[in-house]
This record gives sequence, structure tokens and C-alpha cells, in this order.
Amino acid sequence: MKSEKISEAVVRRLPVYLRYLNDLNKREVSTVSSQELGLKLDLNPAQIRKDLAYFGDFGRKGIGYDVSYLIEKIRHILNLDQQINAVLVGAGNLGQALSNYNLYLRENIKIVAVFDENPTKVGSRISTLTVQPMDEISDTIKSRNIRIGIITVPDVEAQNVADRLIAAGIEAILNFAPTILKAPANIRIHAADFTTDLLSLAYYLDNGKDGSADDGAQEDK
Amino acid sequence: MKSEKISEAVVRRLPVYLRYLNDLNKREVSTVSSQELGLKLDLNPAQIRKDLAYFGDFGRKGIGYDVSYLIEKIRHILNLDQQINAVLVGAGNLGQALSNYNLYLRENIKIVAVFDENPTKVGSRISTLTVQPMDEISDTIKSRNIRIGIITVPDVEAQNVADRLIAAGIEAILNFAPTILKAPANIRIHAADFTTDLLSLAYYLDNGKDGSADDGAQEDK
DNA sequence: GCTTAATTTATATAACTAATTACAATCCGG
DNA sequence: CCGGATTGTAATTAGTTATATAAATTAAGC
Repeated sequence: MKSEKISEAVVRRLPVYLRYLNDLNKREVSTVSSQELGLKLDLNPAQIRKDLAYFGDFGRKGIGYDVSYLIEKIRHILNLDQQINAVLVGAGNLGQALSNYNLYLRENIKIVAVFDENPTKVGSRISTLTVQPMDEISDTIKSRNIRIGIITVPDVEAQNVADRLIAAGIEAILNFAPTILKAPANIRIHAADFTTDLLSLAYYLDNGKDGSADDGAQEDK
Repeated sequence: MKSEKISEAVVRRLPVYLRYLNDLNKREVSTVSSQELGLKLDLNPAQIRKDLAYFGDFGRKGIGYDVSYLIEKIRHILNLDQQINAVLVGAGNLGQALSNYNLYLRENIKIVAVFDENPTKVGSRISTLTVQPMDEISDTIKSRNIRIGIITVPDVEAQNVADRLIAAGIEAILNFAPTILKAPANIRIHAADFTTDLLSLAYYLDNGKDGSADDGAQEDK
């Protein structure tokens, strides 16, 4: 085990490993090699080994990794061996979609409260939760030990919501609004804006405007 | 202007620039410096200059960048000076949320068709579109010149849907399902799975275990 | 029981990619 | 035509991924 600083790139891959490992576990596969992981996850096996080696020697030479043991270790690294409570702000379409995903989440992150500014939405039910008014946000975050905020409000309100979440003591934010949030350095913010993804995708459409004009090779699987 | 290969990191920032520039434009600001952009977007000004310089000399020394001109240029780089048609597969909660966002999208990417496997959903309306059955997918993609596919189906169906989109001639896919899609190298795939974002966020929660003062002691024999 | 071959991890090193710093070149207003 | 502002880019630093290899493990042959 080393004590270097762990890069973001590594941390972003851990949930991907975890997801596939859970899959293997459900299929009662007990051991897996970095090579197989690499094949399934489109990653270089050496990179996977190196990622895991940052946190300890989890594998056995000649054998590979024990699936259950590795799941346990990654869950621990990601703080998922305890329940992490999250709050969702913005009960629009996207907010509803995320709340419903809640139920499918095998991992220990739970959306335990939903807030919306709109009085007509307050009191309505989303999945198993009741939409609360914004002025309860601080009390709820404190009393229910909520550590992650998920923002699904329109962009103009996002910063204001973030400020309130931070003031109430939230530690991290997942921001779906197309806005760069300002926050103190100790607050972790991840942008999850899909319009950015979608627009950058358009860059890669081939308009015959460069050398790679027409490579028709197209086949199923 | 150079002709180096443009890195993904650069391409992902272009939509971010574009978004803020559109904002400035609406507020009738005509000129902006890399420093101001950097401040607002939390990026190093030199990085912004370098990003833009890959594509041409868009700025003027001593002055900055002309907002309208830069918008036009970035839109051209991202292929957004033409309408790009997209298709959405999976009319669940998330699919509905994205379809509705459609209307807010200032840029030229439009979701022009929605598909779902479930017969009870086929025929229903989502935003301005009518949900179509899966067996029409290939014809629709071809006849309506659809170039981008958005996948919002459950993970077990995602690869199958991707295969059908690719067979129908789609060029790029935005995948919301928590699965690594396999596809030929000429198909561009972006993962937009927010469970990965959410789980990696948990890593950064502080459990007072900083310094990683963790077990890990391994015995020798 | 011993040896050899086939795997597979862990890690050192190298190669590559990306971000930051530093600064000369340029531009405009006065 | 001087001074402050700002770009474009070279040089540097930082970060990430890939390659190469030694060490460990099992299994098979004899």
C-alpha cells in the first residue's frame, strides 16, 4: 500500500469496477483476472492492476482477484460500507427520474429527501418521498445527516441552491444544471450536465471535412 | 491554425465556452477576454487561449475575443451550424426528462424521434413527439437523417439497442445506461451514467480517516 | 516429490498527454 | 507613439497510461 495522492481518473474508474464485480458476484463467479476486467470494461489490464494497487495488494499472483473480497475493498474505499444520505433539489422531470433510479441503486447512496421551490409541487409524492418546501432544507440536511446534494433545478437557480446546500453543511454536490458552480474548495462538485456531453459528441460527427472521408466498414458486433 | 490532433479534453470544454458566450451575447456583451472566461468557468485563462488557438487565431491581442464571432467559430467546430438530428430510445422517466429538455436547447441538436419496446408506451406523446415501436427504428433513422442516438433503456437492453442503432447507420451514441457498450471504432460513444458520478463523489466525503490511516497491514511469512 | 510451464499480480520504467507558466508580439486609447 | 491590456505559443511541469519484468501460484509430467 502506498500513500500517494489518488488521481481523479482512478477514482472515476472504481465505480465501474464495482459495477461489473457486482455483476460477477450475482452470477456466482468467485475469481476474476485484470485481463478479463480489461476486456469487459475496455481498459488496459495493467491500468486496472495499478489502480487497485494504490489501495492495497488485493490480488493473488497466478490467480487473480477474489470477487467478493474486491467488492468489499472497493466499497470501503468509496465510503460505501455505510449508508450515505443524499438530498435532491428540483422535482422536475429529471429529478423524478433520478428519484426513481434510487430504488435500483444497489449501493449505499440513498436519496432521502426531495425539495422544490414550486408550491404546487410541494406535498406531492415522488417515488417513496414527499416533496418538501425549500425553507425546510437546512433543518432536514442537519437532522437527517445528509452529505450529498443533487441539483436538478434550472440553471439560473442552481448557484442559489448550491449556496443553501453548502450553508446547511453538505459535503459534495452532483450538479445537473448547465452552470459552473462556485463553492469553497472543501466542497466537492461534479458536473453531470448532459448537454455538454451531447454537444461535444457532435464534434466527432464526420462531415467529410477531413482525411477520414468515408470508412464504411460497418458491422454488427 | 495547426493540424495537430485535438484532444478529448479540449473538445469537452468547447460546449462550456459556447454556453457562457451565448450568455454574454444575450446580455449584449460584445468582447470577452480569456481571463474573464477563466474566472467564470473555473479554468486557467492560458488553457482557454490554447484550446481556441488549436482551431485558429480568433482573438485580438490587447482586446480579447469578439463574442459573436467566437460563437460562430465554435458552433462551426462542433458541427452545430447545421441541424443535427438525434433519436432517443427508452421512453421512461429519464427519456421523458431529456425529451423535454429538447425545447430548451438553443443549439442545433434536436431529438426528432422517440422509441420504446413497451407496447403500452408506443403511441403516447412525449413533449411534441409520438413514441414509436422499435421495429421502425432503422427506417426512421435512415429516412430522417438521424446521426446521434441517445440510449435511456435499462442496462440489460442497452447493448442490443446500440447494435440496432449502429446497424441503422448512426454515427454517435450518448449512453445513459450503466454499461460499457461495445461498438466499432468509427462509432463515437459517450458514457453519461450518473451512478458512476454519484459513487465516485462518495470517495471524497471526509470520514476523518484522512491520511488514509487504514488497516492494510499485510503479514509476511 | 521435484521440475517445468502457464498464469497473473505488482511495480519500475518509459512514453505519452495535458495543464501551467512565462513571455514576446501585438493592439488600442489617449 | 507610449503604456496598459491581452493574445498566441514556447518551455516547463504535472498527470496519466502503457510497457516490461520479477515474483508468486497452481497444475501437470514424470
